[in-house]
Amino acid sequence: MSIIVDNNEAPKSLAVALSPLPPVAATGTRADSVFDLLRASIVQGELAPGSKINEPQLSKLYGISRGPLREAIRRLEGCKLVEIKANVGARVVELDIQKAIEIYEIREALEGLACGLAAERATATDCDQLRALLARHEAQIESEDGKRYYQKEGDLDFHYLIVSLSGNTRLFNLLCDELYHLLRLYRVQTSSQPSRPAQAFKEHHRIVDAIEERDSVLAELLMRRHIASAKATLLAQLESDSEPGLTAATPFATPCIAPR
Amino acid sequence: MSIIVDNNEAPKSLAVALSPLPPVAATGTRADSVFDLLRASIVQGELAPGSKINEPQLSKLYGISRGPLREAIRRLEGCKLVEIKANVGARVVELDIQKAIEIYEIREALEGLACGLAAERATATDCDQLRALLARHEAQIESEDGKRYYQKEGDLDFHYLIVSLSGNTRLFNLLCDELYHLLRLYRVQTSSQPSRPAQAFKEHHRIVDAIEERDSVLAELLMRRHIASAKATLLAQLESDSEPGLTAATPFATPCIAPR
DNA sequence: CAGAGTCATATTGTAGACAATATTGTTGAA
DNA sequence: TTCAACAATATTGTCTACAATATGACTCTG
Repeated sequence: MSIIVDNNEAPKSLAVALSPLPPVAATGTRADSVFDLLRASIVQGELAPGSKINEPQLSKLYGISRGPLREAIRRLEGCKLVEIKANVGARVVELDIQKAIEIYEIREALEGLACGLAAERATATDCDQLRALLARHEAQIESEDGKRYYQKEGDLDFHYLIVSLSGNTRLFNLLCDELYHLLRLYRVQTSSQPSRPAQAFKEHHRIVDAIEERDSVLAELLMRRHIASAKATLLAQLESDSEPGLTAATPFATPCIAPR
Repeated sequence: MSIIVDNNEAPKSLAVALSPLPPVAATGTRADSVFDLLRASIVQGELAPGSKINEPQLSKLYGISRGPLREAIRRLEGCKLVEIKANVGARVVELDIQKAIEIYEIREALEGLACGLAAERATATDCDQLRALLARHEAQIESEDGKRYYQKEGDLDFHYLIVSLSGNTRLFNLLCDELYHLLRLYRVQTSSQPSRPAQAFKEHHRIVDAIEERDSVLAELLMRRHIASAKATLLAQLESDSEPGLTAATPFATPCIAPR
């Protein structure tokens, strides 16, 4: 019943079945629903990086016409999840190592800001929430297969909460609606392992300490370091992956600066 | 020959003539052209903040159908220049004081990052460019009516150059393609005066000094301070404007957290 | 055999018409 | 007079069809 979508040309194409339709689509327009579906498909890797977004194909798959589909694609472009060339079409982004570095640089600055603001504004209740979240994470780390969970999603929970405590709505949108999706995509593309969960957990604790003490400067510093460490780990892993001689198809392709 | 567009309802509406059409539209799709035109109209205040984006009206004005127009509007939404509610339509954003603060907080973090990176990466030629730009600005400050120019556009020239020297493409897009347009819009909405040009000029010089000395930490610090000062000046001006008792229609309206 | 040119095909861009929803104005009753 | 329900209108959301462009295959020539 599911339709195979293999709109690719390079050997990297791994055919993938996309979830076929909004169950009942809930509220909002079709364009909104399809936007959500497409974003999920891209972020989860169902739509291969670099693969072409074929409008007739997708519109048939989702059972909608090309109009709303195109609007959804324009919004994906705004999230930097696809790149559009006029008269040629849209392709799912391929995150090379350069782009990853750029994203982490930005993330470091913005989450540092968020963490500093959170330290200024967090209430006692907020801090309790943070502690509770950390406790849950600790439990998951101790259970063996929790390790995967922690780095993959639970880690982002923590960052989501901090950013929301910053009280800066635009910052929240920027990080949670855009950058984090790219991070997820990146993790899928590189199939990055759950690295250093114990270390990350310690760092999280120190960050919460700083927030509780209303030490915004320290909170910002610790968060920036925390993310810098994650970046370093990722890059080290990448280099060790690619040096041994092009093992698995490296996910880093063309430098690709979109002209539009 | 120009068509009057007054698609508003509140007393704040000041009727405005929009530039009617792409001259020859150059390259790219109609949606791209209209996107550029609409963005310019919004940023320059020709399309009043809070005014409704009427699709049939605009499509007639620009001589295109609603399809490409809607795609352009979706991209504007991505830039946060309009807010869309399903089945209701798009409106030009109204920047309240809260939003301005949020933007400046983000800008401080991101331009601080950019400036630090620029200090690490700028070549001697790059530094020459910066000095040349400052020299031009100095000349313009000395000529009396240059003061307006400096704060309004010349100031952004400097920041553009720094950001481009950072070498971080995504950061450049984020700041120059999105945030700076919002800043411009904000300046128009508040009709902000060219504040403290001499002081800003000094700060620019010190920033270039730091970049030339490859002192990335200092460069970041100085840039963050520079923007924090600009924010403080703006906020002070705003408070003194709004306190005397609702003089001119205050541009700050509803808090407005868009749900989508 | 290599390469350039040409043609057929597929895909994107655009237009116009219709359906669904929200908004506005009117009418009626309390 | 005020409020609520309803009807008329306008606007948004969507679909289908067509035009413009790019892509790929084929042929022809050197």
